[in-house]
Amino acid sequence: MSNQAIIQHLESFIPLKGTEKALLEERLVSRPIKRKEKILIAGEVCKHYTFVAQGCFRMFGVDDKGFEHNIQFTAENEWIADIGSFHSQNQSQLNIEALEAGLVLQIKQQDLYFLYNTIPKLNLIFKVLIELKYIELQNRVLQNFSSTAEQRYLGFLEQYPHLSNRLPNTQIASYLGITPEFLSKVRKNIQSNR
Amino acid sequence: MSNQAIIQHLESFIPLKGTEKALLEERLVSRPIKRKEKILIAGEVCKHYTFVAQGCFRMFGVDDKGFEHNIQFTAENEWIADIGSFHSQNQSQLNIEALEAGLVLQIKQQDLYFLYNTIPKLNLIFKVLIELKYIELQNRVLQNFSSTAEQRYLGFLEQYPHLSNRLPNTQIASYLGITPEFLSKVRKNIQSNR
DNA sequence: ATCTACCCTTAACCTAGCTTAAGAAATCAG
DNA sequence: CTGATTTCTTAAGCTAGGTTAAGGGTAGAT
Repeated sequence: MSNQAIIQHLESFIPLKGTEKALLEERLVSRPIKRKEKILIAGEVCKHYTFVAQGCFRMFGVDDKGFEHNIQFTAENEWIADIGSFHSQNQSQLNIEALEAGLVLQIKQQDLYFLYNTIPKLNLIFKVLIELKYIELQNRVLQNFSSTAEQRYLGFLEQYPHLSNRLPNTQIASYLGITPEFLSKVRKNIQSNR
Repeated sequence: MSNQAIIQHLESFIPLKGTEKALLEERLVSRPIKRKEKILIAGEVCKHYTFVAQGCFRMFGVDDKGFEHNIQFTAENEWIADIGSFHSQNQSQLNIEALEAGLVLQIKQQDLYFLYNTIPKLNLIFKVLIELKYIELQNRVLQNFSSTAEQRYLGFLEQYPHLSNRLPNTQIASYLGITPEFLSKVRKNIQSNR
């Protein structure tokens, strides 16, 4: 059962009692996802905190010219949500789309709030989870300001080897903030310099 | 007493009992800060979670060419720390420097961990705090990818009016990821187009 | 009040990365 | 297995923003 993955994930931070696990599992909804299916569309409210049991997702925004910009990839055993929209219940500006077919476990906002109340240590776990993501994002901002596209690409390959084999370069380019054409040039350059 | 500011700040999320406030206050260390004083230097471990009671700070990294990149400003009633280094107790790559003379209230790592244990709802408060910062940072990444320097500058003025009057343009330029010379050009352009 | 250290601006020239276009290769859905 | 859709690459020309250099203005420390 795929609920096992989420329990194991959470218990890697703090052990949970049997009753706590039961409460949690009651509120998980598992959902198979097709390739290219969107689990959040800009303009909608983000209703779920989503745990990826299988598959790979991207979260992206669309600018005034219609260009898409990936702000995050999420694969197995990680969470994805537009946290701003999830908490405020305002319209999201972001989209979350499956890059592969997969399976997710979702918790609705009210259910997660109930769980925070009933199992206080979940606050600690989710605080740690978001701190880790905050650190990651902060490093990314710094990298973006202080390195060239080539350095950022090499950094990406190093930091996310499990993703770099799995994603089309066009998606990586969008994450790095460059065009696919330029990434192609960068890759050629790296090739010829070794 | 400046402890009042921090209590008020925390209670804007959830009320605290008298005993809880006392526990907290016992572990706060207040510290006056001079202009240009650094409360974190790259290479050191980030030992404190710092609440700004008065003044304005910047957190920045330095790249291989020696250029500084501001990743965050923090003024009154906000927290600042290199969260990565604070939790891991590894060397920080970042600096935190006062842009003005001011006053901070600091909590040491062990003390904050003690407080998280003793007053569990602090986990909730600090989870919310970091979620808010995460959202802010995520928006910034998106803005950086999808707008020109001019749009980002105008956005900054709008989003942080209290900071934009208070900071030298050279610091704002560094935050926006452009050179002061180019910001000057941008400002001239804005001027002449209205 | 003065000296010093920043800070802001201008301008000429330079470059990393974008745009457009188009063909070849790979992958997906039926 | 096959057609349709995506993806990757190349190349020529372009532009947002960087670099260097230099002068004048402003604010902090004593």
